Amino acid sequence: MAGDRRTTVGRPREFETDEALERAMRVFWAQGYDGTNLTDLTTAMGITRTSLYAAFGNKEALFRKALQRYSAGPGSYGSWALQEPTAREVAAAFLRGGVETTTRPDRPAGCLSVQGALAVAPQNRPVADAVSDWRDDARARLTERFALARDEGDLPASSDPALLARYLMVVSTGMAVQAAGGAGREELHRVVDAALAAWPPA
Amino acid sequence: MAGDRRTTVGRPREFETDEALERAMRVFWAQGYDGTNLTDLTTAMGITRTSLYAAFGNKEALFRKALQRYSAGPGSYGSWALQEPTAREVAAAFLRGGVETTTRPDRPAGCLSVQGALAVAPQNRPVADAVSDWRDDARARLTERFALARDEGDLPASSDPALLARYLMVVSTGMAVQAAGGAGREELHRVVDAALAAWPPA
DNA sequence: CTAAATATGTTCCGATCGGTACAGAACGAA
DNA sequence: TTCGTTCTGTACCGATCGGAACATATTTAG
Repeated sequence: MAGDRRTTVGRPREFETDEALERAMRVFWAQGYDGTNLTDLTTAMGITRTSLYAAFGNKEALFRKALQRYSAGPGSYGSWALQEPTAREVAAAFLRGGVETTTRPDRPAGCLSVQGALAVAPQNRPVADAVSDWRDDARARLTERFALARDEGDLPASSDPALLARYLMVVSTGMAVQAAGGAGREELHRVVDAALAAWPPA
Repeated sequence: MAGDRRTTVGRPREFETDEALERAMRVFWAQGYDGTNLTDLTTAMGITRTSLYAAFGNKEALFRKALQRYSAGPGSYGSWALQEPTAREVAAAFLRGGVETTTRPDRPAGCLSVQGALAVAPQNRPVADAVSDWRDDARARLTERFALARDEGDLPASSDPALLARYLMVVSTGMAVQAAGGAGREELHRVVDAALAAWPPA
């Protein structure tokens, strides 16, 4: 919305919007919304306050754009997992993808949706709600996928798609918390193995 | 440390330390550490800034005392669960207790260790570390308990106590995140059922 | 009664917060 | 050139933060 060049009139921008947004996303990812101040952002992005406001609106709008970028980038494993052929493979891909994303050494630990805004100041409640809604949306999409799987016989007729989706979200967010606390990927992969033992047979 | 009466000399305190700490704990629980300011605390506790500092030290010391109180009060289900006779019952009690604690209508949703300090400002890093250490300690105690269960034949000899403990922590913290986002206890109890399906047979 | 000790309420401090005013710099159009 | 437009950098704003200064009130010890 605010980051697009309208015309070619005026002084050209001296930084790349994409690169700046990528850097902002990583700062939010590592430090959370409340834990990040404008100086942290402008330093990481290599631009001034004024440029930040002109290009992205304000701190909250920048965070929302960073969240979108996270969803399309590091968090895209959620979408990929939905394309796996069987429910068990969807579940496995979802959990494995979460482990990989939250434990890469070249990226902040944990999940942006957990790190970013679980605990925020009351005046920043809309930010927390946005992230919570994002998790709810992911859960809804998993639910749809598992309902389809049940119709296809990929899951037992007695299984509960909404329950399975919530279970996956619980394990996923729980692992994100663990990763933020320093858990390694080998340990978390074993957790995934344990979690999948609860999965209904095909 | 700072809350104990040394002697009976001087003007007596006009508030109950226990009651004030209980109220402070609930504010931190609901709003997180960074999201709570001194005015929130003094209003809820019914005391002045000066009294707060005299009785509890400072904001961080008060939070640590609130965390201790949480561990001994609402979070005590973790200790109780360890006393169950079998590993499966320990696991069930741990998860059920977590659900009950994080979804009671008369208390803040979620877990203080998740709500309180997952995302904090860099200068408040010690606070985040304290909560992370608290979770690690809980996991260590679960590990010990499951090692004992394995020695007693309560768990298969091939089972991994550390893995089972981490799995429980993952599910538990994941459910806390869900509860903070509005998930109801019925839904979470079904998640516990699903999670326990992964548990090794006795 | 006096002195020491502790608690209280008011007031203020320096630092930091997110956000902006303003002037100058770099462009295209005329 | 000159103007309108857009970006950049500095300097600053009011609000809020955690924390402390200070005077006052209330207790016990002597």
